[in-house]
Amino acid sequence: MKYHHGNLRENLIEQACIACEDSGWENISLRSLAKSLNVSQTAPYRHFETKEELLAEVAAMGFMRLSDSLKKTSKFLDSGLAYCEFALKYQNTYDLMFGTALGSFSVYPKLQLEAEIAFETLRSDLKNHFIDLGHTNMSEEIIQEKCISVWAFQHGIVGILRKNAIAEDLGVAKERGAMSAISSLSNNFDDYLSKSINNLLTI
Amino acid sequence: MKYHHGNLRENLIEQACIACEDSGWENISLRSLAKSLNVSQTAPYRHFETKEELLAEVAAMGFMRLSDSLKKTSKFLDSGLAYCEFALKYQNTYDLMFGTALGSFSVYPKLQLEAEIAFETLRSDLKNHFIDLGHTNMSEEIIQEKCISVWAFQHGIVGILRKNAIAEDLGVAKERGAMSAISSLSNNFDDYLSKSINNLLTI
DNA sequence: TTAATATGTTTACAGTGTCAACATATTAGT
DNA sequence: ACTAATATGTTGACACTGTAAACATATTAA
Repeated sequence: MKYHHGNLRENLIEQACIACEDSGWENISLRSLAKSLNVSQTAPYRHFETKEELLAEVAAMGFMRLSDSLKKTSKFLDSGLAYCEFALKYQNTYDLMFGTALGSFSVYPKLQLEAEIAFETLRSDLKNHFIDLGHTNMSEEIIQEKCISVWAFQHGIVGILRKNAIAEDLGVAKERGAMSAISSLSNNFDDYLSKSINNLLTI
Repeated sequence: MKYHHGNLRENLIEQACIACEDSGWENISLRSLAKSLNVSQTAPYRHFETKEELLAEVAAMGFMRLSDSLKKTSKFLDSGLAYCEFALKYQNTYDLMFGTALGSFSVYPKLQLEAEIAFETLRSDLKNHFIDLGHTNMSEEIIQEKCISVWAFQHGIVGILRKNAIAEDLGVAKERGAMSAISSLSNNFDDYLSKSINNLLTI
């Protein structure tokens, strides 16, 4: 039985990623993480000053995986779907990445970097998309602005869907008739998504 | 000194609303709320089964105030700005309304109702907007779909701005030159907003 | 080999949500 | 009006939490 663990820092991040996705960042406890790795309950404090610092690492990992998901797509409009799929598949991690657990990205350099990379991935994809469409002389400012719009829309639609704020809970459509707009939205989600994003990209 | 408080339930909600906006829902404690109202620490449990139940009331109040803010605007495109202003002004309450503190709206009937009302406000405003534009024969499904798009976009742009994910932290624009797209976005936020929303409303 | 440092452990503190048992005030039923 | 039921309070306890301080041991540098 060795006194030093050897890989505690990395193992903590690993376990925290799993725990986060399993039960949400709010239910992660340093003590239970420590116990699961067979170290004392304050051992994590040799590697992270606060719990938040560990959570920031988990969030950074999330952005790395988001970037990977985005890079797998070839066409820009597919990346919108990939984004939403990621956010809906890894809900709890996505909450940590964009929720209130962590303050501003800038507090955690690694998190900031990984978020930058993810955004930059989307931005360069969008630029290529415009070039493919024949818009070769678009200003960086416009591209940036459009990129923000697309990200925001994707982020928002995921948030709304997540809350079931409309589809299930608000139930407006249900009251209004059989063919609900929501269910058709769900059925043709990718069409809806690309149509909306295309609209946003109108110059 | 009377044994019964008289208005404990309402007072708890009131204080919770204030505490939420002041320091965020994560930092609300039933015990401190009770102490501030000069009752014992378990008194709240005579009115709320769990802390979450109290938070749901706070969130419902938030939706009521959001609806009020939206109703104050006369033109549809102004309501987008009003939405964002609300979300940015009452950040902590907005987090509670749309974050992960509460699960699905449907768990809390009052919350569900108030969220419905807010959505319905936006929806009927949008319908009138279309009528003003001369589109008198639009299907409810399309209106509904467009309404979701607008809500999602607003929700998303607020989330992104909040995180400073782009403007401050990602700093992409800053690296790219003096006139950053972001700062121009901030300077002309209402223009940007109405332009983007108009694009989303393209049929 | 020794001193410094990194990485562990033990113990303790103040705070949390919530349960059980009990006390008192208010209300309903006779 | 008296009594029983109910609503609303209190006290005390439990099992958690993050994290600070003091101490122990392993690893690394001088």
